[in-house]
Amino acid sequence: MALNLLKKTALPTKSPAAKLKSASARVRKVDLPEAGPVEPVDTSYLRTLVGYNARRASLAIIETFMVRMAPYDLKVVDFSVLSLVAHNPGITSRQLCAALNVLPPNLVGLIAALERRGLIERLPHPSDGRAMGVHLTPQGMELMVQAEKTAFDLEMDATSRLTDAERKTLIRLLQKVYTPVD
Amino acid sequence: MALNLLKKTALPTKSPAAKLKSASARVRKVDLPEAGPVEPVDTSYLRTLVGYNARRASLAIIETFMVRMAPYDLKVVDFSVLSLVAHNPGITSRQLCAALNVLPPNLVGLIAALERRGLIERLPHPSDGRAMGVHLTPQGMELMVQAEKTAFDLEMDATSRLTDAERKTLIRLLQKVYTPVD
DNA sequence: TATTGTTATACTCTATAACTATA
DNA sequence: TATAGTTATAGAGTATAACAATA
Repeated sequence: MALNLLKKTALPTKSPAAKLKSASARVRKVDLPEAGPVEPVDTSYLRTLVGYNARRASLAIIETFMVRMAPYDLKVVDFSVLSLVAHNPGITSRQLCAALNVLPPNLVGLIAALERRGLIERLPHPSDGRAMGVHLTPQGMELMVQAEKTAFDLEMDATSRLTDAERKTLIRLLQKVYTPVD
Repeated sequence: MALNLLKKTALPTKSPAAKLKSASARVRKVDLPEAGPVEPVDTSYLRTLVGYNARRASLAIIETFMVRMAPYDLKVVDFSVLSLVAHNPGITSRQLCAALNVLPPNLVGLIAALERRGLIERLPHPSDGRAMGVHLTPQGMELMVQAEKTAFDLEMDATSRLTDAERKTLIRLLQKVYTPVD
């Protein structure tokens, strides 16, 4: 199985203004004082494990994602929330939690922050008085058009060593891994 | 890109004794009060992203890993450390940090715990008086023979929908994603 | 002067309990 | 009685600064 390898999925907290500049300079490899090279280690065993390779690949893409999405001040989870709202207008918090495996108490702050930024708005749910339907604001739609475009570009760059056919195969095989057997 | 989807990579903290029983019962889907079904959400856009699929696949395997490694009381990072030590006898903390992208201060506790359990021992480095070489104890070797066997089995189960050829292809494509372009 | 390993500590992320208001 | 959303808080994981011992 895998290990940590980058793990830190968040950029250092800075003021929104500061976040708009030099995104790549703020993304660290997380580890070591960037010092001299270390004698390399034999990782051949770990490389035989699907889990290890899947984790390394996903972290490599996430690292690229964080750099390229920094100008929009969107973390992975923010992008995921906005994207689900964009494609599921009126989605409830409950549904977002289920789809993203975020616990309800932890979604509250995310939603509140996106609402404060004017990217989403919450309207009374048409049939359930307890729930609120989440919608993108015009500003949120505008941002997501750009962000999804950036996500596509960044994915292409992060997987530039793959042919289109290979990328398609990779996605198909990954889905076979995480999709329940029926 | 991806999102959270399970994220929590640790089992609830319990006594070592309690950890030996009913491992699967202790692994939660993390989210929602396991309550009634929620109206499903359209995730078709996210599923077009390599990063999203890679993350979901890696988390699916990690979930299986946690369940099956619970009897050994090994988390992913513990297994990774022990595996690297097994295949690189005398490896230093510095090298482990570099290979696993764990910050030195955070490795200290991991190493100390494994040493307390009698799975590893640290000997003076032959040529560098500052460093310590990490080695498996006979007990650690014994555990890792079993743990690596379990890791292989669990990987096969977690990827049981793939043929041997597909699994090989998947690993090759994942490595193309995270391996630097030369 | 630089590096290994360490302590102390801050910050972020994830999880649990408990409450409210609606169903 | 059960569920959606919330608050408060505990706990795990990840980060930085600074230090002693050695190179």
